[in-house]
Amino acid sequence: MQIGTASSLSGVSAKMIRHYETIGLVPVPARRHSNYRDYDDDDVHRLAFVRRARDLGFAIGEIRDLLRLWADKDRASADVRALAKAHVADLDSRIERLMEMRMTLNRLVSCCDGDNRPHCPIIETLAGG
Amino acid sequence: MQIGTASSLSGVSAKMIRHYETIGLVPVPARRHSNYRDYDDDDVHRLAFVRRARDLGFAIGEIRDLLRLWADKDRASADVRALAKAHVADLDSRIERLMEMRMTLNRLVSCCDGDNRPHCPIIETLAGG
DNA sequence: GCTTGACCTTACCATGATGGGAAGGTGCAC
DNA sequence: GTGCACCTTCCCATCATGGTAAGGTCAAGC
Repeated sequence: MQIGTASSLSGVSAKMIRHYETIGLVPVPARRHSNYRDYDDDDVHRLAFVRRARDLGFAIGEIRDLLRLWADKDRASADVRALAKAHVADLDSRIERLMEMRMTLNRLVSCCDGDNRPHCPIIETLAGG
Repeated sequence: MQIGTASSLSGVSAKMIRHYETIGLVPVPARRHSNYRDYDDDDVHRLAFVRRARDLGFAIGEIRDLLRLWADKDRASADVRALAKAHVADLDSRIERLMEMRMTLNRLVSCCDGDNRPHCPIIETLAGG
C-alpha cells in the first residue's frame, strides 16, 4: 500500500512516517517502480505501535528501545516494566513541576482584585516586589 | 555592566539575553566603544521579570504581554488576571494530559509481572493487543 | 490522446527555548 | 607583552511536527 493508506491505517501522518524512516526508527520500506514507498500490514502494525507509545508520552529514544523489546521474543518483561516505570517517574516530575507553577499562579490570581485599578500582585511578584 | 554581570544578577544566561534581544522581547542595549553590550539596573530588573515569568511557565508571547502590562502604569489588574487565568487553564490541560498518560501506564505496569519471562501486557497494549 | 486531480517524491524552512562551539576582538593584571 | 577572562557574531543541534514548493505518477473521464 502507499504511504497515505499506511498513514490513515496507523494514525501516523505521512510526514512523520518519512521522518521516522530517516531517523531509523522504522525500517526503510520497499519502493515500487514509481518510486512510491510500499508498505505492508507489518509496517502499519509497527507504526501504530509507535503512535500508541507517543500517545503515552514516550520519547523517540524510548520508543526505539520499546520496538527492540517488542521484536525480541526472548525479552524479559522486567525490562519493559523498568522502561515504563522510568517513564512514569519522568511524567511524575513533569506533573509536579507544572502543579507547582499552577499552585503559585493560583495563589497570585486569588490575591488579585481583577478590577480597573492598576494594582496587581501578579505583576508585582513577577517584578520581584 | 557587561552581559555576564547582567546574566548572573538576573539569572538569565547571556545566550538567552542575546536571544531575547533578537526576538525583540527586551530592548536593544547601549554598546560601549568595545562593542560590548552595556546594561543598567532597569535592564537587569526586566530580565529578572522575564525569568520569573518563564519559571511560572509563561510562553514568550505571554511574557511579551506581561511586560507591556508591567510598563503600563494605567493597566487594569483584570487584564493581568485574565492572562494569568488563561495560563492556569493551559497548565491544567497539560497536567491532565500527563496524568492520563501516567494513569494508563501505571495500570499497565501493575499488570506486568516484571520477571524473566517475555509475556508483558505493556508491550501487548502498545502492539494493539 | 489529453487533461484533471489525487497522490506521491525530495528539499528546505519554521516552530520554542535553549545549549554548544568556532573564530576572533577587548581589556585588565601580572 | 603575554595570558586569561570576557565579549562579539555566526552557525548548528535539540524534539516532534507542520508547511510549502517544485516536480513525478497514475487512473479516470472526455
